[in-house]
Amino acid sequence: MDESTDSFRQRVFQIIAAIPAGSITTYGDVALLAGSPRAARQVGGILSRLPQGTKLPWHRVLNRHGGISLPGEGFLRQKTALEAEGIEMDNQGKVDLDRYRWRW
DNA sequence: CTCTTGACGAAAC
DNA sequence: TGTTTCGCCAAGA
Repeated sequence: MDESTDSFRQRVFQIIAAIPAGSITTYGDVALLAGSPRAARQVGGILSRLPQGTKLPWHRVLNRHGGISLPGEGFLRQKTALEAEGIEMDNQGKVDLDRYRWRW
């Protein structure tokens, strides 16, 4: 498919690809930027089906509370990826949104 | 067309 | 306060 194909998923890809290293955003913000403010759930659905080895920085997307929504081992993989960029989580597994939130 | 599925979020308990 | 319920909507079957 050519990359100009317009769909919610394509827009989500572009938006997430634009998140700078060391910053994070939320499912809700991605949905908002993609033009569908209440489709945060769909954003998660899209990320859950990313192919292995994707270059998309999916780990920079967190939930409304700055926490990781991924269950099980995914939690650790995302946490590790974030810490590798200098993003630290508190003892409750949440990042400081005021400090790391991506402003566009 | 209907029906299901969710890496969500806000409201209601 | 923490936990549960309910509304949301893109995509695929």
